[in-house]
Amino acid sequence: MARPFDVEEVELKWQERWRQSGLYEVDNDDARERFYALCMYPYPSGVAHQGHVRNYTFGDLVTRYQTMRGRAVLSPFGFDSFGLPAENAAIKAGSHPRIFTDQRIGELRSSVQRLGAVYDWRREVQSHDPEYIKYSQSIFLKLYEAGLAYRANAPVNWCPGCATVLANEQVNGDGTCDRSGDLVERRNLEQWFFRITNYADELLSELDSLEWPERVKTMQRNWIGRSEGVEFALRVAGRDDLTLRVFTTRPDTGFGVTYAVVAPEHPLLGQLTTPECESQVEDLVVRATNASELERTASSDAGAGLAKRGAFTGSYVINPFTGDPVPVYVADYVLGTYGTGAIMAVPAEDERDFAFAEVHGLPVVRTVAPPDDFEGGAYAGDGIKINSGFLDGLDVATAKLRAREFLVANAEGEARVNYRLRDWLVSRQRFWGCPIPIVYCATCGTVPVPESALPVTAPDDVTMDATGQSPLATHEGFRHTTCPRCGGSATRETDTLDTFTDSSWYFLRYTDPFTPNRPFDPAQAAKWMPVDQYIGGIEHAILHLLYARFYMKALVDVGVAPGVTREPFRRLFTQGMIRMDGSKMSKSKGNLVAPEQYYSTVGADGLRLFHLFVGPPADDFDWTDQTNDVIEGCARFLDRLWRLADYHDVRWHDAEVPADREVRRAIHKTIAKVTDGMERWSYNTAVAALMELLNTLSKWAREGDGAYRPLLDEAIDVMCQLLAPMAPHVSAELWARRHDDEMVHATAWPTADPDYLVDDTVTLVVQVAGKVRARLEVAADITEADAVAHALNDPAVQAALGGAAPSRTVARLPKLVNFVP
RNA sequence: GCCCGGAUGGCGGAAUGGUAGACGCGGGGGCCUCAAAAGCCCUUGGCCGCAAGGUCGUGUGGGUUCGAGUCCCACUCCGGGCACCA
Repeated sequence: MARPFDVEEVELKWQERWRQSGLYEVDNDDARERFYALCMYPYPSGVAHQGHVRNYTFGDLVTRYQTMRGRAVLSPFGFDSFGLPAENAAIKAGSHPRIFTDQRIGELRSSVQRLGAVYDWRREVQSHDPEYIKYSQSIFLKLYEAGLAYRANAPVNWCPGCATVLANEQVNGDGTCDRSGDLVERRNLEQWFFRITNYADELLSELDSLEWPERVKTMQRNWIGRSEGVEFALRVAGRDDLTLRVFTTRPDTGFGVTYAVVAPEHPLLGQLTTPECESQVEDLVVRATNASELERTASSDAGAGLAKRGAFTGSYVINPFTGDPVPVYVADYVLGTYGTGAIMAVPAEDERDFAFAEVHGLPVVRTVAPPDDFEGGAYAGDGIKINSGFLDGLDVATAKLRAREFLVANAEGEARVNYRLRDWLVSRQRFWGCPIPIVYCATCGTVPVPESALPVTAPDDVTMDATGQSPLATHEGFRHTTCPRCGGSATRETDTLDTFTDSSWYFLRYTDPFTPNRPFDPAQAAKWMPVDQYIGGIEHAILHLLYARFYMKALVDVGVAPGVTREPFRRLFTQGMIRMDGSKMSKSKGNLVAPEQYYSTVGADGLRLFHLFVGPPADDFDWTDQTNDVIEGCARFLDRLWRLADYHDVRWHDAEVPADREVRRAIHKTIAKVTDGMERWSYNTAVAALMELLNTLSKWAREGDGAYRPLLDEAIDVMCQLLAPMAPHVSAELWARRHDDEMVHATAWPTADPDYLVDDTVTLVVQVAGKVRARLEVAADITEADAVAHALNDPAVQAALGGAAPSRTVARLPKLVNFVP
């Protein structure tokens, strides 16, 4: 495609000028109103792909727009540079992960720059930078001192493919690894955890205050999984020394408890098991603990469809409501890690209990009358209580309260809130991550590495091989050390931290990477935080966004970030995915459409404009055969603007004529529309408004009397300014040519003059019974009487009314009159 | 199974209870040219009609309203999240 200018020359020139100008470097004492714009920092995977282009186009638009609005915009960039891909690549090539990482950081950085996205590069962060490691570790130690980091032996998720443990958040619903897709195994290991559950309540309640997409908030709410209920004691029949505590959200169904269940891991299981039941219980426990997550859930096409595995323990507990003994089972459908690890079972009102009862021949007693047309087993809905003694006749909500009072009075009951959220497992048996700064000493036990000895960094002389084991664990020079406390010989922790710990505070480092010897100055962090606009992919809805929220709160509490906001991201925008042939466009799918191929033809500007124009930013879009045509169309728009700015084919008239007023209106209406689009993330309509204005101007300037020069110049200037955040190179070049080499991005965003937003005459739509029958050009300030009279005068309206007077008239002046016959 | 989204021309989409289809892609026609490319102009939801015009039309069926793509109820299909959390 022949373009009226040399795209690459123009784009490279401006990228250099922006670098030199320092326009987007902000100092911490900047007096302008602050604005923090941030895209989630990327894993450095090499040259940018279309997903990056989309992401950084949005981010750059926000940065440039807010700067033109007069704000000091903090717009930093960095790299989430620890992680498994680099480690795997190093294993393959027999080299060091740093080599890959540094190379790919270079590639990604220059492709982001080639896009024309601008950042304050002085603030760049890299997770694997020893300076960053130092502070990641110092933060870990602060959490440790505060009791928020602890080591425990627990059943954990082990991914054989990644050769490491995973957090619960990294395991898919089907028991496979989020990253490799391998089947996750359960292992009991001594691991480091962060006490995120301490913050469960705050993490949940603070969601309400965030301007985030509802669905992300919903996903977090579900993940945290708060449930209110009652914990109480079931007396074990014939065993005065033994009670079994259970948790329920449905105390009202107590009269329907026909058995109880303990998890295979339950500590009292041994005591509950009678000699004659021992072998079957043991059998079940062995099967349950050896079973992978997948085996435990494989048969679960639906919660009710499970083959409920379980065994009778031989013991009975007393139902406190009825006084009757009910059998105690052990079953793997009850989780040892939730609630008390034991439940009261109500088959009539719980699907899982119902399925189990069916398999094991246990009685079902309804305590809620189901609707007449109800078919099926368990009924969990609302209704009137039956078979429930003192609760009979009540609705479920009231019965819950009464039943709770009863349990508090009679069964050591207490109101309780449980959460689905578990503590965050942060140990990883990997090499390419932040080492956990802990030393184990035979005499002193677990000893933190002193602040002065940080960072603890991995040695360079390692061989990456395919054993799957981290070289840290076997590197004697790293492992063996002296105890910081007693000086005796000791060993280092050889696990590294989950890379999500790095991404949980990088946005704080950006605010102040300048103050020596601390991760950041809290006063600077307090100045810039919270992030005003955070932009990233929906795939981080739970993991990163939940962890970062936890970190922020914890850092405030442990004194790393005193006085800083407890919520890091005020507004979140999640961009849509780019799909091709039905699946996400990604390196692993091998369906990338490389952005570089466009730079010499349509330029970064053409590609950026396309990403803005193609549809709502939050929606996914499909890259199809038609896509290249749309990209060309966007470049064509820039070409047309360029030619108009060159006065190509333009005719002139000398003095302003009344008809020019319409052009002036069009300019101001466009300012209003584009500004509104910027605020509402409606970039596709903002681009459309600019295209529309260009169509108007082109027609005006090239037909009839032609253009009035000062007005055309004003229009082109405004278009350059409105386009500056979207297609920064072309608008910068045009502006510089017209204004003595000035920078359009340093100008103030135009404002619409309200006088020009209203028309003198408008189209009055006349409806009869809601159907459009006439359109009349009327004065904008027409009175109702005039409008109605005028409308009734129209032949088409008269015909539709059939000569009769309307029974009712609805007027919404000046746009609409509706007659009801 | 539960919870969220979504469904509008040939295609991407626009329309924050008031003119459905802005803008763009694609299609059709024309200008320019020896010819083509590029560029420019016109046209483009379906049906009836030579036309003027009429009529139908936003997944389906109801409802609210003077008026519904938009609000409410039920359903169908598509996408996503969660799924033994008691």
